[in-house]
Amino acid sequence: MATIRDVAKHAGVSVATVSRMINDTGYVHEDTRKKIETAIKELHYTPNEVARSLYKRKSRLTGLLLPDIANPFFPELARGVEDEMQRNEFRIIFGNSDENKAKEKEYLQTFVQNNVVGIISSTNFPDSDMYRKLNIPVVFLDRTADNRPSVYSDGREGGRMAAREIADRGSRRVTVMRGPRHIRPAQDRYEGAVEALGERGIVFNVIQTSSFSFTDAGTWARELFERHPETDGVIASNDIVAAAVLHEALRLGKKVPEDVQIVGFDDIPLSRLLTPSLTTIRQPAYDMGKAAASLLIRLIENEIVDEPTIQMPVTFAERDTTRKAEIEWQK
Amino acid sequence: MATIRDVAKHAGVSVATVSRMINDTGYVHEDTRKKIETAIKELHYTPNEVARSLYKRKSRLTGLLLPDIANPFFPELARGVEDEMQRNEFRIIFGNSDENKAKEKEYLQTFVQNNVVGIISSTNFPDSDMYRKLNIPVVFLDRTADNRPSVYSDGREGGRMAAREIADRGSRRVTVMRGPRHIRPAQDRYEGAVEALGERGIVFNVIQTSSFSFTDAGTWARELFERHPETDGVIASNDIVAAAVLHEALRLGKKVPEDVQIVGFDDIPLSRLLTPSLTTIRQPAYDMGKAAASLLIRLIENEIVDEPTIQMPVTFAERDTTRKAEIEWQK
DNA sequence: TTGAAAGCGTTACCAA
DNA sequence: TTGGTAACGCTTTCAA
Repeated sequence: MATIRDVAKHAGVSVATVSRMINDTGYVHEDTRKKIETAIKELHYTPNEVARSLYKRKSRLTGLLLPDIANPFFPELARGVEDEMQRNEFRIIFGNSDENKAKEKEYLQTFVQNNVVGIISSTNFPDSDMYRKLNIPVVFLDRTADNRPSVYSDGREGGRMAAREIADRGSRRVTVMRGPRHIRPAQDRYEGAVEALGERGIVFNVIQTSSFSFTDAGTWARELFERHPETDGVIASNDIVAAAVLHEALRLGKKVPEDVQIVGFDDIPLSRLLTPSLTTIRQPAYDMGKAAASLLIRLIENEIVDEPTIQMPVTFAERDTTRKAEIEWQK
Repeated sequence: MATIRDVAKHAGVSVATVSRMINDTGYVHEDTRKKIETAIKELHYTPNEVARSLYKRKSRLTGLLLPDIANPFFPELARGVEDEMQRNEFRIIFGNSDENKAKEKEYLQTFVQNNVVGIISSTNFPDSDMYRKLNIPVVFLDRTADNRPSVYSDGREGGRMAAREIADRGSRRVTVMRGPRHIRPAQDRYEGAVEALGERGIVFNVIQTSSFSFTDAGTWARELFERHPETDGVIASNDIVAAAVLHEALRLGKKVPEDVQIVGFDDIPLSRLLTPSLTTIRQPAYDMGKAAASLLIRLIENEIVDEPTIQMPVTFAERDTTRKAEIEWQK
C-alpha cells in the first residue's frame, strides 16, 4: 500500500502539503495540487485510517450491538442503521450480545480499543457502569433509560393496543404469552396487555416464555393449547411466537380467526406472508434503526439535540388472524 | 483512557517492559510482573488496538460484506460468521452491498484502510480486480470462483433435487421461478431445475424475478397464477418467494399440496412455521457462515489449507407443501 | 531482566 | 505557499 510519503516523493513535495491537500486544510497552490492529484491516482493512494485514527484519537467507526441478528426483528433495525451510517461514511463494527452481560462488556471494550466514535446498543443493562463510564456517545435502540439518547417504541401502549383490539373483536378467554423477563420491551408489552385486559374485566392466562428462539416457540405454542384449550384469543410476545401459535392452532384444526384470534408484535416482513396473514402490533424497525444512526451522528458531531429520546409510534396492523371489529358496526 | 506510558510510570518501569509483559514476549521478573498487573488494574488499562494495528500493519478486524442482511437467508450466515470470529477474538466490520459494485468497492476500500486482516464476501464479482488486487485473504461465502477460498452449496444440485422431488410427487405442469440473473446461486438453481425437468420430459413455464425482496415477491406470485393457472407444481427461487406463492395459492382457494406443490430454497427458520409448512431445499446457512469464518482464520494465520473451496451439502427438507412420494410406495 | 529509541502513517504546529 | 518535525500509543530491536 502506498503511503503519504510515497505520494509526497512522487509529487516532489512534502508530506505536510499532501496532507493539507487531502484534508483541504490550509493553502496549496493550484499547480502542486495537480501534481499531487496525479501522484495519488498513479499510486492508488488512499489514506490509512488507522494512522489517522491514532493521531486524532477518533475514527470513522461506530459500534453496533444487537441481541441476535438471527431474530427477524433485528435485521430490519440493522439495515436502517447501516444505511444511514453508510450515507454518512461511517462504518460499523457489529456484534451479537445474546443478552449476555459479559459478552456485551467484551464488545464494548473492543469498540473503545478501536477508537469508535459512537455506539448503538440494544442492551438490557443501560444503567450499568459499562455504559455510564463510556466517554463517547451511546444511543440505545429498542431500549431506553432515563433521559438518555434512545430510539424505541412504546411497548406498553403496544401491549394495551393488542389487548384492546382483540377484546373489541370478541375474545373473552385470552392467553398472553409473556416474553423473557429480563427483556424490557417484552415486559412492557406484557404489562400493557394485562392492564388493558384488566380494565375490561377479561380473564386471561399467562404462558411464560424465556427466549425468542424459533425452536422454543413451537414448544410454547403446544404448551399454550394443552394448558388452556379454551383459549379464544392469543396475545403473543412477538411475531415469531405468534407464527408458532398460528401454526399450532391450525394443526389442531382450529379456525383462525373464528375460533382463536392471534395478535403478534413487531410486524416482521414474513408476517404478511403467513396464511391467514398475521395481525400484529407494528414497530417501524427500519425507521428506528435509521433514526438511531441519525441521532448518534448528531451526537458525534456535537450538534445540540434538545430531545434525545425518540419514541416511535406502534400501530395496529390489522390483517387476518383477527376478526372484523364488532365495535366498528356501532359507529 | 490510560496509555501504556501511564501504566509504566505507575509501576515504575519502562513501557518496553509493560509491552513485553502484556504480549508475553520476552522476560519479565515475577516482581515487576506483579507491579505491572496492579498498575493495569488500577488504571483500567486496555491496549489501544489502533496503535497496535498501526505498528504491526495488521489488526484483529475482519470485513463482512453481504448483499442484504434484511433478506432472511443472511442473518443465519452472519451469525455463523460472528460466532466463530468472536470465539477467536476477531471483530467484524459489516456492510450490505445490495449487489451493487460501487458500494462493494467502497466497502472493500474502507476495509483495507482500516487494516482488516481478512474479508468474507458474498459477491457477484469474485473475478473482478477489486478482489484480485487485495493482498489479504478473502473467502467467498454463498459464492465461489475457480479454486479460490469459498464456502458455498451446490445450487445446481439443489435445483435438480427440487425438480426431481416435485416430479416424483406427481407435478406435471411445473412453473419455475427464476431468480435474479446476476446472482449466481439463483442461476445455478434454475439451471439445475430446468435440467432435471428436461430429463423427465416435464413441460414447464418460467417466471422471471428480479430481486429477493418481500414486497416484490407477492407481485410475482400473483403473476404466476395469472399467467399459468394450470400450474400444479412450483419451484421457487428461495423461501421468500415460495412463501408468497403459498400465500397466493391459498388465497386463490387452491389446496396445497393437493392442487399445487411448492418447493422453496434455503430453509429459512420461518419456513417450518408456515401452514402448510414449507418443503424446501435446505442450505446449512449457519454452518456455512461458521465454516467461512473458520477458513478465513486459517488463511489469516497462514495455515496450509489444501482444499480452499468447501462445498456444503444441500438437503431435501420434506414438509407439507409436497405430497408423499409416489416413488416410495414402489420400493 | 530491563530500558532507550526507532518506527508504523498520519496530522498540525510553527518557521521559513 | 511550503516543509520540518513532534506527536498519537504501541511493538521491537539492541545494548546495557
